[in-house]
Formats: sequence, C-alpha cells, structure tokens
Amino acid sequence: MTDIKSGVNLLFLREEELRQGIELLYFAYRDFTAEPDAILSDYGFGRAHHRVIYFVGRTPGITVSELLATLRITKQSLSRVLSQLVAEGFITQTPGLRDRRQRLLQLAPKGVELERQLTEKQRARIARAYREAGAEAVEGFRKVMLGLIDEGDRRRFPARAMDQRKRGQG
Amino acid sequence: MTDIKSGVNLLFLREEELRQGIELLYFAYRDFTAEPDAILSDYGFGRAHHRVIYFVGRTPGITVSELLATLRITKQSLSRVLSQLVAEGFITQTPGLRDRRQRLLQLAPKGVELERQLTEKQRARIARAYREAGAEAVEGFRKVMLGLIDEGDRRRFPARAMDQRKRGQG
DNA sequence: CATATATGTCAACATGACTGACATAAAATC
DNA sequence: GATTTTATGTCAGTCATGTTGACATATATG
Repeated sequence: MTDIKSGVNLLFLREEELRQGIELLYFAYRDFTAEPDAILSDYGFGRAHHRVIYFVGRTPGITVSELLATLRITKQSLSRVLSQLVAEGFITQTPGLRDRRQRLLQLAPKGVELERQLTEKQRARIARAYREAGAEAVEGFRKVMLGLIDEGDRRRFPARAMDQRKRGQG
Repeated sequence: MTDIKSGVNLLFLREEELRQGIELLYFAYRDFTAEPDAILSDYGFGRAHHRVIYFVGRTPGITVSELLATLRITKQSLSRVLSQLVAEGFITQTPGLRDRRQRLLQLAPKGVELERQLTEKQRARIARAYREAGAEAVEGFRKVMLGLIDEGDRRRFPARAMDQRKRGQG
C-alpha cells in the first residue's frame, strides 16, 4: 500500500487537498455573504453598500481614497453607493482638518444601527465556527488566511494579543 | 493589568478577533479571485464562467440542476453563461443515460485548458499559503472554514486522508 | 504661480444577478 | 393510457455593480 502507489497517491492527495481549499473559500464566502445580502435587500442596498458601511464603521474618519484602496474598485463605483448612503443619512462626512479637500466619513446613527445588524450575522457565524473549532484551529485559520492575502494588505492584521490560555507560555 | 480591566479587555479582544475574521475572509476572497478574473477578461468571460468551468471540471457529468444547487443562482443566470460556454466549445453536453432529459456536462479540450490555466493561479496561491503555514495550521484552517459553511454543503468535504506525517499516530 | 492631489461628476457600457411566465420532453405515477 | 412531476430551455424586463474616459473644482505643495 505504501510502495509503488505512494508517490502517485501523494500527488493525488495534494491535488485533492488544494481543490478542497479552493472550494472551502468559495462556499465559505458564498454563505458568509448570504445573510447580510438578504437584510440589505430590504433597504434597497447591495453588497457594495455593505462593504462601504462596514469599513466606514470599522475606521471612522476614513477618507474616500483610503476606501478606494481598501475596496479596489473605481471612484465611480464607490461614488454611486457612497452618495446614496450619504443622501439617505447612513453616513456623514466632514472636511479633513489638515487637508480640507478630504471627506472624512463616519456612520450616522442610522448607519451604526444597520452596520450592527449586518455585522452581527457575520460575527455570529464566525464566533460559532471559532468556538467549534477551538483556539488552536483558529490560529491555523488566521495563518493560512493571511498567507492567501496579498502582502500589502497583511499589515491590516497585527499579531493577535495572546489570549488567556496561552499567556505566560510564550 | 489583569484585575479590573480584564473583563472589558476580553470582550474587546473578542470583538476585535471576530472583526478580523470578517476581514480575513473579505480580503482573502478579493485577492483569491483577482488573478483568474484578469485571465477571464481576455476571453470575454467573467467570474460566473469561471465557476461553471470549475465545477464542471471538478465533477464531469454534472447535470444542470446539480450545478444550480452548487452555485445557488437562478436557471436564467446559469443558462446565459452555460450556453455561451457550450456555443464557444468550452463545454460539451451529452444526454443522461438513465434520464435522457438531463444534460451531462463536461469540459471540452478547450475548457480543460482554460480550467487548468485559471485554477493553476488559485492552486498556487493556496499551496504557498499552506506551505508557509504548516500542516497543523492547515488542519485548523479546514476546521474553521467548514464551520463557516452551511451544514448541507459540508458533506462535500470528506475527512481528509491522513498524510505521511501523521500516519500511524492517530 | 504652477503643479499635484483629493474628490466629484457625467456619459456610456458590460456582467451577472434577479423575477415571472411559458414551453417541451421525458420520467414517474395513478 | 392519462396525468403529474421533473429537467431543462427560453423570453422579456429589471437591477446592482463593476468598468473606462473625460472633465471640473478646491486645496495643498513646491
């Protein structure tokens, strides 16, 4: 069993393993976005609005160009959803202090509420997966996911503070 | 340091950890799809074509309804890209043996080649991330990702055969 | 003053999702 | 054999979200 076929088997396992990786990403992302999408459609919004609301909520005072770099979409694509969100009172903008050309964006109360509602679903899904998989698995998950992300964006994820279980062991 | 604030800190860490989880998924998926997207545009295809080509390649003889269930899109959305792929000779169809209403789909040589080209990019990205993270991390990654996926689709991922390093230890 | 930067806006277009209705052929069932 | 269900196709219309390219404005910087 481990003599002639083992080389072939290893190649097969590797191919199978990598394909499963591709599919894990596909299905996880598909299911991860489905719940928020359903909520958004009640507001006449789509996934693009979600992304804007999320990152503005995450980074209050973010500028338009920072948002563009994060989302990697064009000015026009962003402009459409952003101006909608501002017009409908989900996002407010104030001129930059040092650079008054900038529009510093933040969530209005309405936006905070929608963001909470949307993120709650995703947070719950992740929390459940983390809980069921255990702390060690979560570290592995983070490691692999970071490796999948383009190098420039990895700095968005500072090394995690040690949790209670590990404190003092490292 | 661990007296009054620890409860608050734990909550904060948890919130931060979950938000990072959300963002890991967002950025990983964004970067994971960017390379294939670029190739596809040379053919006048989009991400929807990729998904069809991928799953037909992965499951030769898949039927239209199985594909619909996998992709969770409507008949019409699938029909558009699928008929394009058939018309341009990337996918062939043969009637089902037991049920002749079915169209059993498989990749034509042209489709095999395009699939290879597209998947290669993603495979390489995953292989690198797996290699850099190590076998243990990969297991954790799999565990968490599976937990993120809706229960019904988890059966697509049979338990992984033990690799050489672990064989005989379990 | 000249230039670069941050942002906005307009027009035009492509992709890929949706709904709803209707059609056909084959299978399954009564 | 007649009816119903299933697998699939197709048409028409709509929407969300991405694209490009060109041009405008206000502000910052050299």
